[in-house]
Amino acid sequence: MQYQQFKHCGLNVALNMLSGKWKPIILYHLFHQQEMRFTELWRIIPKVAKKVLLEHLKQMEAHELIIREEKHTFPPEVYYRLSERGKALGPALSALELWANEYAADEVTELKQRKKVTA
Amino acid sequence: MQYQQFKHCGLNVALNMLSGKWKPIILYHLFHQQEMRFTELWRIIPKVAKKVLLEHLKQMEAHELIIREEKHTFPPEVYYRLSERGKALGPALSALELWANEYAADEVTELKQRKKVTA
DNA sequence: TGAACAGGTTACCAAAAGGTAAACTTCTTT
DNA sequence: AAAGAAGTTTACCTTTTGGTAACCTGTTCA
Repeated sequence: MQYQQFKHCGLNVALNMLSGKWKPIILYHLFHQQEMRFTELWRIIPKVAKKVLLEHLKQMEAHELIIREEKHTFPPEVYYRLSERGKALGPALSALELWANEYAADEVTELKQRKKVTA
Repeated sequence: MQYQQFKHCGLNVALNMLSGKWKPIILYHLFHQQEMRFTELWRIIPKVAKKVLLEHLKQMEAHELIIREEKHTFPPEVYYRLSERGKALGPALSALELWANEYAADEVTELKQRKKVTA
């Protein structure tokens, strides 16, 4: 067997930073759109509570995955975008996505259908 | 930017299957040792409660990441090993590990030190 | 007879994660 | 003066996750 080159320390650190119900979607959008405003994210993500979205963004900022930029215009505008550290996650996230589609395709399509039904 | 080839559905499925306090360690040991008995895992992982370890193993079995094999000897022996789906996670886990060591090295070493101190 | 062992269950509890709804701030627009 | 907008905070509640400790099952061995 190859691919045994992981220890659980690094893995734990990475998974901790990714754990949170809405973080995959947040990352997804930031990877595809460069930068987004708070309300834009809030509107685009199905049913997050403002408070929860904010908590997630704060955590991700604390983990230095994203960068928060506040423009002191009025009404204030706050932009979020990926940091270098965040961008560097790309390959790993692609690898997970690839695995899900190759080896857990049933669960993926199941999830998509559940979303169609409920949304 | 490259590496944008992920949607959040597959990513969600993958991260859900990996979420659980002790799953990284469990995977780590199964990747390195082929198969392990329940008690062996229980003893090797610092401070898991039997109940919790069992819950994690059951979830992973339900997700078809691992395979449970019971031998009806006495005292009974139960072996856990990776399924094909589980083994296929290797590259993605390596990628996460790699990322953690390259881009979040400080958190990784911090975690290692905390373990030394408390264990 | 009864302790010991491996794997598992039960009842019960504490902490963390996620959610709802309302209010606050600071300015602009009407 | 009143209403509105963007981002944030507060108080409160429910669900999920992780944890403790005792107990059960069958067989082997002293």
